[in-house]
Amino acid sequence: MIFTTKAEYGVRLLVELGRQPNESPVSLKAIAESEGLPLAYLERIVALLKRAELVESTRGAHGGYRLARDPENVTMDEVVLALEGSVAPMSCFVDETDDGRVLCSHVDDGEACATKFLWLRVQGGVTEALRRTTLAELVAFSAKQDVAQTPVPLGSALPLHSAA
Amino acid sequence: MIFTTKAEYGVRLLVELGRQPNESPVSLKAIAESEGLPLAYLERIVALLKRAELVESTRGAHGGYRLARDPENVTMDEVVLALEGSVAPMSCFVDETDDGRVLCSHVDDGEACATKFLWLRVQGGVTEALRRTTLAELVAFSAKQDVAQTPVPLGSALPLHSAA
DNA sequence: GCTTCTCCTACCGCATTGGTAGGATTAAGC
DNA sequence: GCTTAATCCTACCAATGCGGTAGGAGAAGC
Repeated sequence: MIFTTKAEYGVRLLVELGRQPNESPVSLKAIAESEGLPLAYLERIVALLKRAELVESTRGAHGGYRLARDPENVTMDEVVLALEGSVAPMSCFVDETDDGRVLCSHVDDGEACATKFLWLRVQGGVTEALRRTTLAELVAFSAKQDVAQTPVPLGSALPLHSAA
Repeated sequence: MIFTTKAEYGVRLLVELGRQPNESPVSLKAIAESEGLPLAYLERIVALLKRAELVESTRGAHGGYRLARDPENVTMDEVVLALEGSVAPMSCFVDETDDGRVLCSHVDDGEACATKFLWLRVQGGVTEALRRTTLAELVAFSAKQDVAQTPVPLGSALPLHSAA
């Protein structure tokens, strides 16, 4: 069981936005270069964050993205939900009812299977871990990493994945 | 983020074995028919459980599988670990070191990323939820479901997925 | 020796993931 | 008003992994 890179890249993007001191928007290109991520792919990811009203955008030259809220009020469960579409440990959980609640297909035939009992517990553990982690916490963590090493101001490209 | 059917089917198989009153082994065919699962696929799944010494097998006619331990002493974290190979929320966690510990690839380049901090928390939530759930608990749960409806002795085929 | 099992390995269709390409729209700066 | 820099949008594509199948070889009861 695994999250996709959407969650990874999306969270990194939000952390990068949270590290910006002022209110001026940051272009995706700057973030892509700073994190070493493909720009075109990031565009699709940030669209998910915008649809969930986690970021705001301004178009045109000198445009970009900024956080829509204070990082303290952004919990990771809504972030991951926006990025991955669902936080479900089993595929049958994804089939949702109309109001968005998860629904195990096994319930349909009147059979409350023991595995559903287990996956619900797992799902609870995941969402709880996500909910008690705020974006502000991650931003502070990454800032701490910076002073331990060298500060990395935006603009100086430091690829993470693709070795230079 | 999602578990595969290996975990689903494997846990169901163990629950079915745990429901057996006596010590005589149960054939995979009986379980496959009872749960409505493909036999050939179950064979590969039960091999994982046997390799992890969670089940024992006797070959030949009237052979089959039985639990290697008491259900009280079987926790779901080792079950899922045996079935899925790892309990990792992010793909970079799967690359293991030689002693089996998870290792985020970002650590290699001296960068302790904020996302790793998050995924470790998620992983902790998952493994904790799995560890505090025993097979005995799931067996008891499924038994309770039975008295609420009609008891389903093994042998009477009741397909779950493929509607008859 | 037939049948009923476990066991092993190779194969295959399909969906999803991660990523690319190309362009349309918007706005700032000159 | 033109250029430029940025968001937006959609179609496309290769690779991977998942769920499942096929076909058999060995083991043990009857």
